[in-house]
Amino acid sequence: MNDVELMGLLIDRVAGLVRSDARRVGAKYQLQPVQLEVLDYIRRANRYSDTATAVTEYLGLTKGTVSQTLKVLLSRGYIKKRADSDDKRVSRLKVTPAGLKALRACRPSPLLKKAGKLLEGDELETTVDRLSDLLQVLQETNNDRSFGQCVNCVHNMGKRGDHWCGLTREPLSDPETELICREFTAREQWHPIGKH
Amino acid sequence: MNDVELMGLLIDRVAGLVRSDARRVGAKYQLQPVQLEVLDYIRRANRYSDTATAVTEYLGLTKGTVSQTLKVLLSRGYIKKRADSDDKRVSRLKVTPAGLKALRACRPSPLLKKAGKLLEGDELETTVDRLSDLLQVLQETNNDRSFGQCVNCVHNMGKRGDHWCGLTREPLSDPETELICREFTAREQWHPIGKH
DNA sequence: TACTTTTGTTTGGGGTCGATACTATTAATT
DNA sequence: AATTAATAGTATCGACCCCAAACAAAAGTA
Repeated sequence: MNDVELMGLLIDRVAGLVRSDARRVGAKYQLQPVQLEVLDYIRRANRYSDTATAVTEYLGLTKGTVSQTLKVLLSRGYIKKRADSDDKRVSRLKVTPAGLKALRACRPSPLLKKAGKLLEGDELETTVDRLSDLLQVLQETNNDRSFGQCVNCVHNMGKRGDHWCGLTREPLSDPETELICREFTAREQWHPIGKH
Repeated sequence: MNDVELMGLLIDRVAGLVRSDARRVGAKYQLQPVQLEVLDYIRRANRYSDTATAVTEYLGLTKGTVSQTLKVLLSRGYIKKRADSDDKRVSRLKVTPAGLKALRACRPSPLLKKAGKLLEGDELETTVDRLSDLLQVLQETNNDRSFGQCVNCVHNMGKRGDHWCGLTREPLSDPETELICREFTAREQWHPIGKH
């Protein structure tokens, strides 16, 4: 068994256990694992990336599937939709307070929390680093679009307190630079998602 | 966002992409991601671990779900079942040549293969190491049962060419010590799955 | 013998997911 | 300006996932 096979195996298994745990805990809020992921994505998406299409690209599902999932989340009041001002085809998505509450209750799953405590020394940190790199590579391999924070994006100009996006030529607030963007293009040197 | 949240996020996302790719490639053989996982498990399970219950514990699903999945795999000729000689309740599972062929065609998924080539230096290796540790911890946290190879098991006695299991008091062939076992208990010092 | 536990199947229902067909709006072409 | 193509999103269908619950059969236990 070579390393790639092994890696695939481990990813599936780790994810499977986490997913099955997420299912258990999500049941209390009537939230499926995928719905939690959608919720989590929307919460962390910036203003260029809070649409159904972006969710579709990020999660690697078809738009039909995503549309259904969003419908459920809407009907349960976990997200809100508002029409885009420029483009009448698109809807902007936002997580409601109820959605945030559910999200915080379900994520990370109890299993992950417990496991996190058992990892020794810098194991947690290095694991996160490896996974970040891996995700980056997978996303680039997969859809030529990689999703990441403005902090690490080549399009991000300026400095702390005075950021702007070179692509849209719009200013970015400091908090905004920590959200994820579908137009993200990695810099040479970058920090893993969420590390800042 | 703390490291545990981040890790959960990364796991879900990495796995989601791999899973969606597995779905695409598996479609040619009418194999779902979960079915591939079951197939892969059975292939790598030793003679104490090739039952439906073991699959259930390994994958973290319910026995009903597993039973259904096995039924499909059986009907497609990807696995075979034979009655246990001692216990009339249990069936031993085995992957057929057709199953092996499908497995080899579908795993690892094209995405993983490509991504594996893009990882530089020892990145692949260290990623595997981190994931192995993580899986070990998750399994222990989850079901007090961790699945692993005899090579790394405290119950494994003797040396190369003359192994035996201290729990069942039965001899083990060299190849057998590389299969995974549900009675596995990790040694202090152990090698990641598949590294030998 | 009567009980409990373990192994596995079956059934029903809610949910996932891709494929396909469809509408509405915007962008591109001619 | 009119036509055509591309894009954002919805709706429906069918195959399948997954759990829960009820069940049967064998094994272990008191």
